[in-house]
Amino acid sequence: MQKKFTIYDIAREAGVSTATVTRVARGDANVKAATRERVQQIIDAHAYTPSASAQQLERGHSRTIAIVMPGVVNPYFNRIYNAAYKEAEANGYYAWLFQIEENKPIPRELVDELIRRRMDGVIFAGGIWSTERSGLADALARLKHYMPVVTICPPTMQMDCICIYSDLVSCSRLPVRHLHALGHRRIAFIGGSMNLSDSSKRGENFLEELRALDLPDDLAYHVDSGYDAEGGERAVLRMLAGLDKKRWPTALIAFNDQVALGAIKQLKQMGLHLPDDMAIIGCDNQFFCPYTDPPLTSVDLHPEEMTQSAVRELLIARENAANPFSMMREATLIVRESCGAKLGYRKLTT
Amino acid sequence: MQKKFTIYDIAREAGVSTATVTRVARGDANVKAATRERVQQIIDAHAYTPSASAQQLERGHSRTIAIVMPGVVNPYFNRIYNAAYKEAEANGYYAWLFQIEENKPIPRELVDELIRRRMDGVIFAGGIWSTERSGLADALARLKHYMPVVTICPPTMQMDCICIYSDLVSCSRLPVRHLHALGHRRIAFIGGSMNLSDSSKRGENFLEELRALDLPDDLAYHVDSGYDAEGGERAVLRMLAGLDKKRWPTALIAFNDQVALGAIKQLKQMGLHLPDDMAIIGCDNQFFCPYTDPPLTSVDLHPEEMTQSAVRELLIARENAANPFSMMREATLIVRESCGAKLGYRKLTT
DNA sequence: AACAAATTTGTTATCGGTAACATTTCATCT
DNA sequence: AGATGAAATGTTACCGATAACAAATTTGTT
Repeated sequence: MQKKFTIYDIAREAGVSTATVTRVARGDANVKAATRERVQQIIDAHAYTPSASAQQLERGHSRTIAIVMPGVVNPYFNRIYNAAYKEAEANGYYAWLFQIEENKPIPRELVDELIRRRMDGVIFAGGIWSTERSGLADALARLKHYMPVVTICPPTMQMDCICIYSDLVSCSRLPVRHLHALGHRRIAFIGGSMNLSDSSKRGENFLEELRALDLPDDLAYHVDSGYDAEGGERAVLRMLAGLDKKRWPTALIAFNDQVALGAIKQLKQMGLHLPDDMAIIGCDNQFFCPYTDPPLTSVDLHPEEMTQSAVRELLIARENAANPFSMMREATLIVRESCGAKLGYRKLTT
Repeated sequence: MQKKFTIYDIAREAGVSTATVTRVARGDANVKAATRERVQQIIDAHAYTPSASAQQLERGHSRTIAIVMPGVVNPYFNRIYNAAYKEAEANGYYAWLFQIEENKPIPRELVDELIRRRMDGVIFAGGIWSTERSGLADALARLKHYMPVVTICPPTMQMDCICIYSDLVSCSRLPVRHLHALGHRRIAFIGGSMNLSDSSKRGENFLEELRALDLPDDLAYHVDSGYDAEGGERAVLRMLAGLDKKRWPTALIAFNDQVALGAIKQLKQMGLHLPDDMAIIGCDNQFFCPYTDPPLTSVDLHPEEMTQSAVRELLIARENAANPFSMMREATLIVRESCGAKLGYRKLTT
């Protein structure tokens, strides 16, 4: 590994002071053209790049924002990450992803690390299921002393920071109403975690929507699944096995598209024909939705737009700390053919 | 934003020198128990965390490795990223993803940034299609002066660094042989970019495999597609439209699983029945493969394993710079039902 | 008690760059 | 020519932590 050139090396070789080198390197105007050229040449010749740590140390910030999320495997988080990276880049910042584990408390060391590294801001993103047990509130409380924080998740608690989140009411309402309008009465929900103390908001909302339309809110129509396709398979199997065929639901709302994917497979394996025997709606409008068979109707939570706002608000908050506020983004139903509504691409909004 | 506590603040308050504070903070043994306790208490009380920039400046490194890739949307890269993050973490490092654009030269500023930030190593990952036009060689040449570099991509050029890559021969051979064994003779390849100067190695290998088995290597059986599902749809349409029905291939090998996904949709739309009328094989063994209809046989390139090795070699190279070497990982065929071989989960290796 | 040895603690230069301030250079004007 | 002010350049303290080295304190020994 070659020793890096420092500003002193350049200064010595150019026969100027380090101040002049800085001026040239940073494009300051107050340098004679001849000097500038000479210094620049030496900078180029040695490919000198000022050390970020030295700059950070002096300036106290890093032009970097952190994104703290449970990884990018889940396409929903993948989209959030991507949008954050792009928006940060567009504003001259770098985005850095730090992974946390779902359902586990946010490690103290991670919070320390973010402070240590002088992050210019943090975005937390998570599903409802991950905000309550995660000790998010504690982590935020500490972080907020040092940097602006924006969360992308339902504000189920006193987070007291800027919070941008999906409207989980419309997220339940849209699919339920859509199915209701198509004549369905027995509608089931696959996913969430009804039995956990941090019971899924999604599940509750779903039941409320059913009641509002006088539809049966039978508990048998609500089974847990994980958040992946395999969970969807198991959930369908479990639900239908426990029900007399006459009481089978005619429509399924899945927690997300992966769960729907598994459900579809299981339903087909049981000999059902989709969408005639069973309608199904997913969530997240993932890339594969148009390619399932039948193409999957899905709720789009618009993670990209929310993330874009999140990054922007974060950067604004750096400038002039405003009071925390919340912002809710309505969901959109992307209608495909998995409910029998072969209307092409009609969008419903609430 | 609250002013951060520095080592001087702690030292003053504890009535000791900064050296002692450092000793306590870093767990140095040579401190009297009483002193240690008193200092530690003050450290805890103020939640003092040493500034990473100051440490980096002094130490000259950052305990961070960079991963440079075209994003994490593509599940293949997603898996690489994930594996890298995990492996780095397991070794006490942080991983930081920097995105580059496919088919564009690696920006000079990015390389500078990696040097500036004193990355402890870089991993480059890309498909064959991205290594040649990217100016990777130039970027590597510059970076190699400053930090160890490992690439995860086929060594098509004189990269002269540690290079871990998938065996693209087995990647073509496995599906071709599998289909041949099932009696297929007219086998087509969807994807790659036959016409570009950096013609896809995958395409070439595919043709070679066909010839080796005396199968027709008709150019009509090789059409470009993008790298996504939509490209797959278009590719199938274009290929079949240009062929007399009698000359239609009986099997398709797709560049990746997304392309296969699109192809499946298009084939079904044309009234074909899978796998009877057309067998299809994807690549990357993505999470949705078991859930397509029929479940998609796919080639697994084992990105996780390759990445794990990449990170390890990177960290070893930091210690004692070894000579560059290459390491090839064989692919594996994951047999599902999209070729009619309903054998459950038989694996073929070369 | 006196001294050596071991332990604990403090002093200070350093990492690389920045910016406020001081100084020098140079052109302009009377 | 000498004064004036603007432009160019240099000097230096500082950002926060570290480690080599020096100094002080404690402990042990006779």
